[in-house]
Amino acid sequence: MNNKRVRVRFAPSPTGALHLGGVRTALFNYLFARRHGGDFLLRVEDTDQGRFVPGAEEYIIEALKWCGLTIDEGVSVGGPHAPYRQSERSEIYRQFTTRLVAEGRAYLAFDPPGELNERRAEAEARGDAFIYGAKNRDSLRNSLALPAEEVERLLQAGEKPVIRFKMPADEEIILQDIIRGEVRFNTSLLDDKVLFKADGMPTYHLANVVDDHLMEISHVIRGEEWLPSFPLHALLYRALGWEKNMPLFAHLPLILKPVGNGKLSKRDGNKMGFPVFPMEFTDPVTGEKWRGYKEDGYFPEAFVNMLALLGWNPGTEQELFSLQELSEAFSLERVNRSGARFSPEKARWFNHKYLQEKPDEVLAAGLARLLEAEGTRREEQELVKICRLLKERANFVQDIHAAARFFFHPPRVYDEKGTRKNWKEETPALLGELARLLEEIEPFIPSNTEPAVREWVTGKGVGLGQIMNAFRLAITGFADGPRLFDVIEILGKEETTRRLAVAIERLSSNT
RNA sequence: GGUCCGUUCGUCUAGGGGUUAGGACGCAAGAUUCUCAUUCUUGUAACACGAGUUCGAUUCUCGUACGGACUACCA
Repeated sequence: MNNKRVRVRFAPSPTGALHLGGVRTALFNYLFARRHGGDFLLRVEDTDQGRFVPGAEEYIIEALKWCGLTIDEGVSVGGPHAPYRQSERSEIYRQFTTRLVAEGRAYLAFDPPGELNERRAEAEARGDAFIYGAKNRDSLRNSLALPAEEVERLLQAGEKPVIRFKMPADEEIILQDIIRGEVRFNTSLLDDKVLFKADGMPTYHLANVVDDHLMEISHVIRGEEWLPSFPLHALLYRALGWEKNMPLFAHLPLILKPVGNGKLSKRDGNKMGFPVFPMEFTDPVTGEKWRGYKEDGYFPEAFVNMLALLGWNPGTEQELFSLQELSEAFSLERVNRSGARFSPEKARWFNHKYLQEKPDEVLAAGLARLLEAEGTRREEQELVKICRLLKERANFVQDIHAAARFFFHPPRVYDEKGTRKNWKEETPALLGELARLLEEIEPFIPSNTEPAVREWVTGKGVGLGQIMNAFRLAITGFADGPRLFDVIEILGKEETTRRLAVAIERLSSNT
């Protein structure tokens, strides 16, 4: 490790919503920064105007905020290296590109894209690979092959060249990756990549290296898809004379589809029934709408915890971590090398765990919002009681909401199977008697109602279950649910006896 | 096709030259319970294959297979 202050960046490109993989990359960068008391920067890599999606940048910022990943420096907060949006830095890139060309480390290329595509297709047909490099650059339309006057003439004629990096002919490049160890490449198999496009914008490769250097980035933590361009980036540091200050690199494993082959894509979510985005996102161009973890009822802590354990583990058996705990435990050395299949079930389990830990008041507030949306309004105290009763069986506040319906709406219909099983000929009479018994109980709380009913049932010589099942059916309309004595306490004596009467009336007339 | 990366229960993973290969999710069974869940207990299930190194390989090396990424004037 070098002794520089730890500075890491998350550098998404605003081409759409940030998906799971992107959020995890951001998270690992954030955790690494926190672990080492360093800085976490947000840089927006918007050098491709063609793929720019309006709103994407705002989405990314909002998503990081929801996850609790606070940005120390960069887009949306500013800092000493502003601007942090690459489209606003093109002059900087142009200067370095000019320098590389002047020093003979890069050159101008005029090849029409169509022609190169043709060459690639030809090569592929032969079972070959077309590499724009040392072996053939002399026979292509560039400033290395063409006479100086011709280059000048093309420029005068208004042709817009691209700038390509001059890749060494045959050199073994040995690089260190924090997660993978040593990786080796031979430059003879690498392309003379475009550094600067004809439209006046740099490509990712150049902008990335220049900015990481200028912004004093100490560690580049990014997805595995960048591993193949790692040698190019290392060579760029060398060409620019920044080799000794080159950041350390860590390439993160990819997140794979829950089932089937390949990496997780945004299509999978809607197809397999789980969100791939932290928050809801509507594509402004296509109008397509995507679900989000936030709207699906995930707590950000649970979402982040789940993500952290996808490809990383603490080496202990602890699974539940707050962001703070993660910040203390995280290390790149414990990141896995292989891709991790995403599991929606495990994600749900994490949320279940976090929901159990939430104060009932917090859950009640969430429940109140859901109820309000459908026009139901209740005392907070009542909602708190309902949440306390229902939380342990729920993964989401939505589950509580669904399970609590009968508190707000008396049964319209009675579960058919449950009725067949539990509503016997003698049931109406028994429940009638039960209703009269309950009338007398004051206060109407479980510690009073339960012993009374038990005593009465014992006296009757019938099973408790027999009575309770029918009782439950009459009160909730369902054959299952939480402890009935708790339910009727919340409902109150009046509502309880009313529902009993209604059930006796309606169910008896049907049989 | 080429280059690079990877491969421990179905999934996420621990481990590491000699272990009953550990945990979690899921699934199954049992216990508890007025029901259903929850919870608890138990169970289920893995070192891709072939060589080599070694007294010994899941662990090290090589090969094969499989998976993945990259192969744009996208990032």
